Amino acid sequence: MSTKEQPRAAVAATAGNADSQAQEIRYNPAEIEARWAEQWDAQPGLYAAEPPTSARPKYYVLGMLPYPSGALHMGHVRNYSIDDALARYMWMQGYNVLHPMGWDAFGLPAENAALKNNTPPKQWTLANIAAMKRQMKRLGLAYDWDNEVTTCLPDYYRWNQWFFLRMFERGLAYRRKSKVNWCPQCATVLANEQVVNGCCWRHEEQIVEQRDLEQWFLRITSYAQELLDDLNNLDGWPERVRTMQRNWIGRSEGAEVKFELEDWTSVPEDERRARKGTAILPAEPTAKGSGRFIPVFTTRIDTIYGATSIQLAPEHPVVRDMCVVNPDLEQSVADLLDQQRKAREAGDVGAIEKHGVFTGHYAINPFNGERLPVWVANYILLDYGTGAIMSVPAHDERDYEFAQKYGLEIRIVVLPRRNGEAIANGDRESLLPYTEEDSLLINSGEFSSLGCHEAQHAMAAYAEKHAFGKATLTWRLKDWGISRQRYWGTPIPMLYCETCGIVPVPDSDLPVLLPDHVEITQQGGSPLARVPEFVNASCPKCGGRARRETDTMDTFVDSSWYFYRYTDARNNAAPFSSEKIAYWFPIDQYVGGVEHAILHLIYSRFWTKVMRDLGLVSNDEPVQRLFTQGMVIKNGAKMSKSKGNVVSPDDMIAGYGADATRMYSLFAAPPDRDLDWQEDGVAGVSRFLGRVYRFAMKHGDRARNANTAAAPAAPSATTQALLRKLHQTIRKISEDFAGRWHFNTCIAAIMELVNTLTAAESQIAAGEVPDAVLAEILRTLTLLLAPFAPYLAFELWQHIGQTENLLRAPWPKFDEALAQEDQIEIPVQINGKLRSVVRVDANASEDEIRDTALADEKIAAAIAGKQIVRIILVPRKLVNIVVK
RNA sequence: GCGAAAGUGGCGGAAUUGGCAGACGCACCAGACUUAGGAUCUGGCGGGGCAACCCGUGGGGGUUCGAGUCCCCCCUUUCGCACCA
Repeated sequence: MSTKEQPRAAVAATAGNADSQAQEIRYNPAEIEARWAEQWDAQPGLYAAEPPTSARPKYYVLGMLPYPSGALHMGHVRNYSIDDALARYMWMQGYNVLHPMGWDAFGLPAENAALKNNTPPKQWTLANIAAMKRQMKRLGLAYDWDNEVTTCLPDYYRWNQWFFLRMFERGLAYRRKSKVNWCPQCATVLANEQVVNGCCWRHEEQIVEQRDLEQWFLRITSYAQELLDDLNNLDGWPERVRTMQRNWIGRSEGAEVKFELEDWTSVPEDERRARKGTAILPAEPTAKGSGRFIPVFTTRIDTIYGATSIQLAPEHPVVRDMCVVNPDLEQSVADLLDQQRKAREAGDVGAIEKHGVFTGHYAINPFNGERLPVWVANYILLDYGTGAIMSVPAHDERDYEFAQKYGLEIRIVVLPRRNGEAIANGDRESLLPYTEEDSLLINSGEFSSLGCHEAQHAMAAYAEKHAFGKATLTWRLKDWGISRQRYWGTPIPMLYCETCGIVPVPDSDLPVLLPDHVEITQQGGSPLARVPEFVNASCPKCGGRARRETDTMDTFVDSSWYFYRYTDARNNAAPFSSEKIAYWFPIDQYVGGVEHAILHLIYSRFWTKVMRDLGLVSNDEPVQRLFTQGMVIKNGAKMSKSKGNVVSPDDMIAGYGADATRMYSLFAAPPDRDLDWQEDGVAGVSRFLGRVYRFAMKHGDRARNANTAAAPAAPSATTQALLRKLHQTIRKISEDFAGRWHFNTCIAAIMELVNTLTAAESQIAAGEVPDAVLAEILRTLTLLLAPFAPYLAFELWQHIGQTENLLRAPWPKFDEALAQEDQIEIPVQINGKLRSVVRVDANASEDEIRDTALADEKIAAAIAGKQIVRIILVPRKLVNIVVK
């Protein structure tokens, strides 16, 4: 505290001037905020929610928990200023508010810091948490610290392990060898969701490699349909986020059709093995087959009579076998594969030039028995669909481009309905490629003249009946690989017994503790594997020797359910109490950055559905309403160290106070838009708070001592005007909190109110406003400020003699009658151009308004000698006189 | 390429349903006070013009008594998706 240097009331008489007006009252946020911060900190449970037995309705407002990097950045300040304003407002509205905070405390940076500073990750992380918690308290954020969650502590991560075991029991967690995304810089695996344009989400320039590893997966695909369907119910979510999730889940309805290769027998296993290690990859045959039948995935089975070739991915198992049989093919295929990889790495797969090579083989179209040439093409991806397509040049842009280039046949089998008439042959080519589905089939055997959608169903059924195909679904969403070859994460609670194989750790042995002292090196592989006392264990089944799993969990596991733990963070018997969840969930309002639209927000939804199926929760979705705030930018660019445009919250707080910093972050732009940080703007907000402070200090005595019972018999015009502005402001802010959250205009409205007050200061000083009214105005102004500038609000509240707890003080109600203007200004236009403005009574009749407008000097002069054609009169809005 | 959002003074932004464009704040200009200062207060501040007025919300058309707002075409920026068969 700095009260020793700064006198508390901070009132200093100006030397040599006896005039009381010259008394200088200075707003000193550093002193005020330090004093209140200390007071708040001394009251544990100050911001705690009431238990579910509370008579108040519940409201759960949540800001996304930060990674404890060591210091808050402006994005955090903005995020938490929003949820804090909302939490405070909802408390004042009478709700039982849960507003917790925690730390997403596992993760790679702690290991990097360990390498750099030789500090254990735990120590580094906990120190960072302490520092950031201090910053949050300094910002005056109203968090329920009693339910703080720190994900790197055993009392939290043991439940990660517990959930994992429950999923394992139900087959939702499984282990398999698979090709995984590997970031050499992280030296670990990445989930699909963590690969952005073929690069690591943490290292934008780092191309992700593919490696074969044994990995643990969570079966998120089992919930793909529900994750997709329930998006339709999330109408409290931004459409943008819902669209991103829909794209990510990527449901594609279609059909699989098997094309039989002519004169082909699959290559014998020994021959295949002998050729292992050639340029063309996969060693093992896959479900996609290497036999006589090539399954093809299509969403347009209705165009199958227009198929004129089969196109295979370069990595397709059949292609590999064809190379075994015909080594001349190998180089061309290797080239195609190379092109595809390069394009993927460069992130512009869509832009590569299409190339292909004919394999010399043919496949039979099962619908019409036609022989189709089988090609290999660089635009076919092995990991989508079946890695093979039927090429229909007439009705697919890519196939069209390819067919034109290589002179393949283009056969039209779908034509638009145009007045019921077929389009003449010569005109048909101009439509190509024709990809619409609102059309009719031609030249398609017994399916001709069906509509596309009709044909899709009929043909899939036909294929199924004849056992060469079926209707299928394809998803872009893949199972969630959670194994990480890192130290600083939740140990996966699994054992590998020499006799029993994979054995789960029994619940009674949880948590599997992460050892504290582990050497962090840059050599690859899991650091835990080099800790014998961790690795060596005995099998819970047979008692024999067993080895522990040494990989740790993806940190997104931690954040997938943390907000449940907030309701019951000290529970040692269960992850949470289901009764408490039933009361608090779903989260009423979640606030965070849009960068989590896919990763965190899809995993969280998945986790909730799993927990529901385990009978732990009854809600289908964790989050009712989601708000994604805009980025904080500076000089037109995102703040970053490399650009040197980072603004430190600490500097802002030191210079202008926490209130000004928070309030500016809400004032400078609507919360969903990007915010351009301008320090002069913070100074401006600080000046405004100073004006409020000085006004309240000057008139606070009168307010404190006012006899509130004495209502003025005949309020003066000044009194009426001030009360009108006051109630208009209450209305404006209350409406915004309920709806669109444009806090920038809320704060502007408070500024207008204060401008009105200070403009009336001489009348106030002259006694034109009764003390009781002045008290009411100051009290209300303080309540309106409370969600945005809590420190100043508490200071003023105390100064004007209020003793009620400001955190729970009821939000002011606006009085329609007092907010009503008695006179309004009506713009008067002539032919749509503004010519004058007239004042009329607010309840003036249309005739009165018209007469007043016509009687106006400027209007009379302007219409003199002209003929009035029409007068448009919009009540309370305007008059437009049309003349000629 | 597809989809979404946006484009308003020197700057951040306001105008919620078609009805006074530029609220509020910053910067700037002038003034007051003054222990000359990163304090406070007053006034000004879209462009042109002495003025009456005229022009003005990315550009071009349109609907309307009236358009920043609605419709059509185009340009730019940001974000998301992208040989997804």
